[in-house]
Amino acid sequence: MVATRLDEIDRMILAELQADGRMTNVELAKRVGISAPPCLRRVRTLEESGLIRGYHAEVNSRELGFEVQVFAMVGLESQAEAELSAFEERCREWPLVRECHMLNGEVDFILKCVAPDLSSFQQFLTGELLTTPNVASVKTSLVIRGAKDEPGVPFDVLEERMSRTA
Amino acid sequence: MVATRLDEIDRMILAELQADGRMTNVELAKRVGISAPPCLRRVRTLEESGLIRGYHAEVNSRELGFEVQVFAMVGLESQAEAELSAFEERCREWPLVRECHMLNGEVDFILKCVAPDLSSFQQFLTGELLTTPNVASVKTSLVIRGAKDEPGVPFDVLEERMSRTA
DNA sequence: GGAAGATGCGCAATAATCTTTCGTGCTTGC
DNA sequence: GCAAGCACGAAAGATTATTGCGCATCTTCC
Repeated sequence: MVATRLDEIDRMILAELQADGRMTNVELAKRVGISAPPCLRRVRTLEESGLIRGYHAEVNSRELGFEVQVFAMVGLESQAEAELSAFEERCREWPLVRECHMLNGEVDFILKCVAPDLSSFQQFLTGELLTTPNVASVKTSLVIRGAKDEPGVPFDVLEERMSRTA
Repeated sequence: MVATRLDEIDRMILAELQADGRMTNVELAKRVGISAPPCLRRVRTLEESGLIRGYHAEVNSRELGFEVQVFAMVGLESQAEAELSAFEERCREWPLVRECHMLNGEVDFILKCVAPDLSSFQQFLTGELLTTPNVASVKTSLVIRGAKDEPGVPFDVLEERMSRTA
């Protein structure tokens, strides 16, 4: 945790860029209350420190033809580290798998997948995921509808926290 | 699905901006092989059509002090539409809940949550989520480690699909 | 066929932004 | 109290965004 080294301006910059990553630097500087050059320096520093990992356009998956979104709970036969890593590597190679998280509890991994349609996903499920060595069980749940999808973290919670420790 | 109205250049633009949302327009134009003005016009059109929903900086949650990530599976007492909407609205108000998706199957909703630490999350869980009316069951799984976290959609799959139908 | 309209490109010019340089003030530590 | 280290902001030049316009291509409708 390096967040303590950040002042309030840095946190404002992060919050603004999380909300609108394409904002011009002058607009950003105006919003956080400093002039453009130091603002740009701060952004560069945040990027180099790894606090900002990158910038992404948020695309409309459904309109683009990815009508299906699925969560898959995967259990493995063996939870030895080598097996875990091997499965993670597989996930990285599957384009339909967008996220893969290792969990505690009965399920070993949760995967967030997208697919153009149900049959594409079934094909991936039966042809790829279920035939992967060491995969013991897969339970899938189709997303009926999305209710909330916010990127990143809630900066208001962070601010609240900082002011309490200050 | 409006993706069929897009040509290959539009899809390249979307792919590039999904990968690097802060790329300059001249760089983008160079990569997709047209000059800057028409490239900017295409980007504006994509934004106005809603295919590009926005741009976001990807921040390092852990380094920012959100060390805990949790998936929560929520079951409701009643699945009447009014109750579903009410729960979704609650989720939108909770800053720690970053995503909320309605699922098919035994579980009604899956929530992706972040929190500064375990006790913050427990506090949210017992003080907010579990005390919400109509919530019947909540099963939580802590994220041990993240293996993959790609934003958006796999454009190579889309390209493959387009070339097949063309 | 062939002309009229629509669409989309690229060039050129201007406006805005980015980025570097440099001088100043403020804190920090001795 | 003073030097060193930071971070800021003004100014200037380089780069980029944005607009206007002419041209080519492609449809569409005689």
